[in-house]
Amino acid sequence: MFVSSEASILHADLDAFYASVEQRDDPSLRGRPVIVGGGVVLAASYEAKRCGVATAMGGRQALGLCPQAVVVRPRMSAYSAASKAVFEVFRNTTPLVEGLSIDEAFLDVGGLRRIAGPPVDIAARLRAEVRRQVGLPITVGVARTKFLAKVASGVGKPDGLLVVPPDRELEFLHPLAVERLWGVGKVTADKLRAYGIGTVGEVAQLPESVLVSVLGRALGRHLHALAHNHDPRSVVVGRRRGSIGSQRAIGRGPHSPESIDAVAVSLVDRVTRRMRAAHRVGRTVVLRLRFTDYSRVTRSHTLARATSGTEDVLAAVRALLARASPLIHERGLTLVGIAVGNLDDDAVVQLELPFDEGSAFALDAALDSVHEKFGSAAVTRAVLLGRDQGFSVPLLPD
DNA sequence: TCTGGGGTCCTAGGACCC
DNA sequence: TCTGGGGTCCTAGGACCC
Repeated sequence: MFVSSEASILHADLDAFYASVEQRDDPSLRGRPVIVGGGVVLAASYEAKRCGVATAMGGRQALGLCPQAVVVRPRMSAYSAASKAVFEVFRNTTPLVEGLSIDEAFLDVGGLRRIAGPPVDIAARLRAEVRRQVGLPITVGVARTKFLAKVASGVGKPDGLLVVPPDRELEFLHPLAVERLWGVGKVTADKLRAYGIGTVGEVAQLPESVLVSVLGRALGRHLHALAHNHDPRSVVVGRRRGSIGSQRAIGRGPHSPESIDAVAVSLVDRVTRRMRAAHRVGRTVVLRLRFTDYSRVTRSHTLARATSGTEDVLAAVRALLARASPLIHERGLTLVGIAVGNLDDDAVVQLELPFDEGSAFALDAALDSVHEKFGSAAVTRAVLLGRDQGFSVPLLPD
C-alpha cells in the first residue's frame, strides 16, 4: 500500500461536545461554566474546565470546584442529531471517514490535493463549515499517521488547528507526557512512573522486551511502536460495532427481586429494539453488575443461535441473574447492565431443516422453498439450520 | 470524591478437537 | 498407556476510550 510522506490524515474532534451543544441551543449559557450530567460529569464546558472540572468527576465535587456552574440534564437526542450533521460535513469533505465515537473521526484527504488543495487548507475549511452549518467548535489535528493526528488534535484543543509536519514528528512527540499515548490511562501511567518514565521520549529509549515484561505483550509492543512513531494503520470506512448494550444505575436500594427483574426487562427491551433497528443479531449475552462496595462482576452466556428476540435474550439474562443472586444478596446491587455481543448481520430468513449436512439435494430444495415463499429478489441471504449448526448462504440476486 | 452510559481490546484458563 | 502441540471457542476480568 502507498504510504504518503505528506501529513494528510485529519483527526477531527468536537470540543466539550455535549456542553457545546447546550451553549449553542441556549444563548444564556454562552461564556458560562456548564456541566452536563447529574451524579457524574458527562461533559464540561471550557469555562468549567478552567475551574478544574473534568469529565467523569462526581457531580458534588465538580460543584465544589465550580459553584457558579450551571448543571444541565443531558439531551442525548440533541447530541445524536448534532453528531449526524457534523458527520455529514465530514463526508462532504472526503468519502474516507472513520468514525471513532459520537464526536470524533479520522479523515483521509491524501488524494484530494488537486481538487481541494493541501490538507491544512481542507482542515481549515472543515472547521469553518462545522461552525457555519452546525454551530459547534471543533479541533482538527493534521499529521502523516492516525496516531499523530489524534495527538495533535488533543494538543490543539480547544477550537484549534494543529499540523505536525513530517520532518518534525519526533520533536513534537517525544516531550509529551505518556498519558498522551493511546492506551495509556491511569494504571499504565502509574506503572511507567514507577520506573521513572514520564515522557514519550523516555518510553522510546526502552527496549521493546522491557515494555512487554512490564505491561504485557500487546500493550508493550503497542507503546513501543507509538513511541517510535510507527503507526501504519490506514483510515477504515464502515467499521461496525461488535456489541450493543445498555445499563442503568439503580441506587443503593434495597431492591426486591421483582424490581430487579423489571429493570432487566426494560434493558433487554431497549437493547433488542436497537439490534432489530440495526438489523443485527447476536449470540453472547453479557450481564454486568455493580455493587454497593463498587466491585463489579460480569456473567455471560453464549447461545447456540444468534438472535435479536426479546424473549430469547431475556431468558438468558434471567438465568444469568439467577446465577449471580448470591452475590447480589451479599453485596447489594447498584447497577445492572446487559450487552449482546458476537454480532452478525440479521438474516432475512431462517429455516429449520431436517437435513444431513452436505446434502446438496436438501440445500437446493431449501433454497427453492425460500424463493417460493419470499421471491428471489427479496432474499439476499438465508441461514439454514442443520442439526447443530447453521449454514449461512449468500443469495445475491443477479 | 462516593461514581454514567456507551463501547473496544487484551489476557488467561479451561474445554474440546485434531 | 502415555504422551505432544496447535487451534478455536467460551467465560471472566481488567484497562482504556469518549
